[in-house]
Amino acid sequence: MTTSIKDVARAAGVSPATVSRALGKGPISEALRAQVLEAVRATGYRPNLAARRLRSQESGTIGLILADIGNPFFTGVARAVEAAAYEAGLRVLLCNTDEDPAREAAYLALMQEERVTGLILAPTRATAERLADAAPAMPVVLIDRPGPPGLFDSVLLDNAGASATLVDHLAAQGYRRIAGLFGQTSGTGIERAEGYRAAMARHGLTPALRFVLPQAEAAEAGLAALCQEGRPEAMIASNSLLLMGLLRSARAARFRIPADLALAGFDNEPWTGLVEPGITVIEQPLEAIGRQAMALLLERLRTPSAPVRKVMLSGRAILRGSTASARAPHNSTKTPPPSTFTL
Amino acid sequence: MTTSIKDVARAAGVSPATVSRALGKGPISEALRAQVLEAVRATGYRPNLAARRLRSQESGTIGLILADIGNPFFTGVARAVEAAAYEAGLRVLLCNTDEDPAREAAYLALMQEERVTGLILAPTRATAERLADAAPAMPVVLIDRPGPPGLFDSVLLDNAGASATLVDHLAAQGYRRIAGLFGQTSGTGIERAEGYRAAMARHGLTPALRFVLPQAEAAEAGLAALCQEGRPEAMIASNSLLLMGLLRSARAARFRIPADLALAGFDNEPWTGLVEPGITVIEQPLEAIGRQAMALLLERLRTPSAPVRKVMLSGRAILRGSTASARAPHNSTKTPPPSTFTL
DNA sequence: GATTTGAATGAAATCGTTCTCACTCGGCTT
DNA sequence: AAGCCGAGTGAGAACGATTTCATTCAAATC
Repeated sequence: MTTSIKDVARAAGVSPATVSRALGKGPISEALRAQVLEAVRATGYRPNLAARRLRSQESGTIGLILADIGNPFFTGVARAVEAAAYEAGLRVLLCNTDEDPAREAAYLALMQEERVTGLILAPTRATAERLADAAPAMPVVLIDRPGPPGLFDSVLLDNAGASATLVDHLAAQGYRRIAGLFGQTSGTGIERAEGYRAAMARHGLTPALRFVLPQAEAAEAGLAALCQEGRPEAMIASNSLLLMGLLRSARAARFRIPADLALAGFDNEPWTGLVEPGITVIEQPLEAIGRQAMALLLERLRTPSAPVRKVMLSGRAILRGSTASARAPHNSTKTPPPSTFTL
Repeated sequence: MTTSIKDVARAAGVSPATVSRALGKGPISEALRAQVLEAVRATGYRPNLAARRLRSQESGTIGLILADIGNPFFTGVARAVEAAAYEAGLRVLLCNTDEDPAREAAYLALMQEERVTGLILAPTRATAERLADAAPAMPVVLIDRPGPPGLFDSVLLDNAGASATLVDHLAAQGYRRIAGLFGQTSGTGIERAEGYRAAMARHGLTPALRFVLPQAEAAEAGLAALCQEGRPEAMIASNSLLLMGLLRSARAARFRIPADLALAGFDNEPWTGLVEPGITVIEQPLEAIGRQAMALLLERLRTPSAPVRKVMLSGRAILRGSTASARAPHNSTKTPPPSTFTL
């Protein structure tokens, strides 16, 4: 039995309404406010959020449904969302789906039951499609992954542009047989694959690509399959797990990097700069993505009827030794200092 | 205006009580249950969790307060906790404090207001001390970091033993000037430092250690400070961020590893096996820690008066090239296949 | 056939807040 | 001096579910 507002009211010798006013907003004399605050301290009273939410009909909470809490991309975004939410006086309910559409559905239902104010979501392809028919009752902002066109506000990386940058860079370095490994569960993988295809075509090169589960283990099989079609000179991975899998497989096969196989991918995770040679990657603006998503959500709450907005953010290419020139093979294993440029 | 249980009742031609019974447990005829379920589907009704919690006086939720969501150790534990909670029919409210005692306090207050059923907490030293006086109203299980002795159930790594293992290993490899860098915000850093001190003493070696903020940048200054006292032959870092900082600093100073400086640390993160040479680490049993914490919490809820339990789990040493023998300097840069053994 | 039993259902209380409404009581205006 | 106003306060309704209690009705018992 915890202490309720009535206990505080009794202790302070006032009515429950007065206690509520003292703690929240509302006209109250300074004397009584102090008296109530003292009673709160004395009783150790903590308001019951369930009751508050029920009565005031607002949760003060937004939902954040992510595909993989173990992926630094998502934890980075989550941090930014939480910071922005906190500044807006909102709490964040964080859920992790592990790319499982069933868990996504369960969490979407939960969000309805929690009556969250709004929702930020990184959907799998399966859920993204279902979203068109069964739209949640509250405003939704999609991040990282596209949804049904024109229905939801979204914050996305310029995936096609990012892929093109990598292809352009590899082509400029003299690579021609450039293969790609893309995640199959997310729309992001599709977009990056499309960008890759387009860029390859632009260079007059033949694309060679595979869609696989976004797991390091799947990369091994993907690499093997692509090698059967003729050994590639360079490879692009559409996320950091695949990239890591590629690196492991390449090492196991005793490929020298970049002499035997150049590597490039997405997400500037710490390890990509620590291995020898460093891996060329597209760095995503995690902080900006999270804050932009929160900003879109807040504006949508303010003006529900505003037109749907899609914000595309550019990544930043971080060039490292793993894509050093194929024409002038390096004779030192030292990684060159990384150079960066914006898309 | 969302649909409530009354709307469903009206649609099904029954009373709200019957709807409640159809959805939950309680005696109800199959015919009516089907009728109600149909009405639920038709109206798109989702129960209001705030109302349910208020009335039933239980949140069905446990709180999980972590120091750093960006640290793979904590995300690993969080996964396990969530999985175990799900199996027990509980939800998880995940909060990230970024090692900030003020945010910890705020989240502790929030947990009270949410009336969570129980709490799993990785406290900073500041909060761990305060916990003795201001104990939360619900059961608490501490993980990763010690609290006031004998007051709370806890799941900890055998930190002293793990440090000793590293020191023993380094000493066996012929290193004598072994320095240590430990995080200052957590009790874990203290325990690992104590284990290091004891092991050094046992080997008749002079300890040289620093406590720093658990950030990669702080490691640089720490290394410099320790080098001034005479250059160490080997270094131990008490967490992966510090370890990464050490590696960066060592490379910047052009130290060869392990010839100029051997390195060892905690947490078997992917990058520790990818860099050349691989880094020797203590791997923590993330899954076991999370599940054990959840198990302790559930038992505490069942029998509140049971004696306080402290579970210590052993880590597993993963030996890699970064601690190769100092006596027989390796002439190949290839990492030896990692060997592992349990403490 | 009357009475007991028990399952199925509905009416209404309840959880802890917030908020509307009515009321009181000084200080102003005219 | 009578009326008005506005600030401060309390009484009580309401939020949406669960749960207790009473009621109904059919089957089972004697």
